[in-house]
Amino acid sequence: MEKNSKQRQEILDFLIESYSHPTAEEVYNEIKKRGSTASKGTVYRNLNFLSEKGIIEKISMQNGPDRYDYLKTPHNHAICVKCNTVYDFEYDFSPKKLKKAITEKTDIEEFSNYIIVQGICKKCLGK
Amino acid sequence: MEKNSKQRQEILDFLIESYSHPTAEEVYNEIKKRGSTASKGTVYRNLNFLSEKGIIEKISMQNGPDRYDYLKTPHNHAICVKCNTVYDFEYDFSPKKLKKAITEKTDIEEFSNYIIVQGICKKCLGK
DNA sequence: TTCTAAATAGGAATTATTCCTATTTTTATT
DNA sequence: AATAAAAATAGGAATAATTCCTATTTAGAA
Repeated sequence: MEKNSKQRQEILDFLIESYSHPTAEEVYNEIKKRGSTASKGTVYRNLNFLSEKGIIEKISMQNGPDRYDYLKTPHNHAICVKCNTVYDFEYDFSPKKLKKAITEKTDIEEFSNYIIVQGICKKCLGK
Repeated sequence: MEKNSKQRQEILDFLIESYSHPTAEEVYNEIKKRGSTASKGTVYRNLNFLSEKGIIEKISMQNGPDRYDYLKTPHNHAICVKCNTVYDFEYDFSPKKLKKAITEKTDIEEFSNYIIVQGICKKCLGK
């Protein structure tokens, strides 16, 4: 049976109050600053654990380390592939139609109700 | 000025005829098998080069190495986060509405017209 | 043909993440 | 409150994926 460790709670608490889609490293640094005894291995293990439970979302980036997000309300992510900023946005993707398209064309049976869009943000466009 | 090397062409040629969303490692092995002199560094450099030019798409996975795809026709990707299979599917995401939602809520100005959906496929559901 | 920028080969280095194992903690049970 | 067992941790080693480095080669313009 699953146990609720202090470290796991500290990690989740930080994500719940964070709006910055932090990396594992950033989660580690921040909770350490607050006095947590968690090791880096523990941070990674719990971020994976919480992702697999569907409690948080793991965002795989084109560049750089993965990022993590607690979805207070359902939303999608638009990622700048230049500066790696992750923006939140809401959009109704007509779940029924989308589900139909996916189940007709693929073997994916269960999927998240958020999507990922990749692009380039304002401040990176000129570069 | 940009030069069209034999190695770059071999990498692109393989992706054009491939339907399997290969990893860099797989691209490397396959072109080597066909007699290419390309080194692994060259494969990575060119996959990034071609992605940045928008000629191919880099697919960042939740687990395991990145995958690459040449988009013969526009399509989206549904990824099984258990077995890492990448499925293609077509779907009309009402580009105008989507664009409105994204530009209103984020600083993303230019974005790809494909999306990524993550889920679990049939054969992984029971596990 | 010559010149120069661009690209490569091959290996070292780095980054991100997972794995390992002895120790500690949580929770259920007494 | 003490005990036991499973779960989780700490901390560092190991691995995986990718980038970086530099001497050499190549493509293509002049």
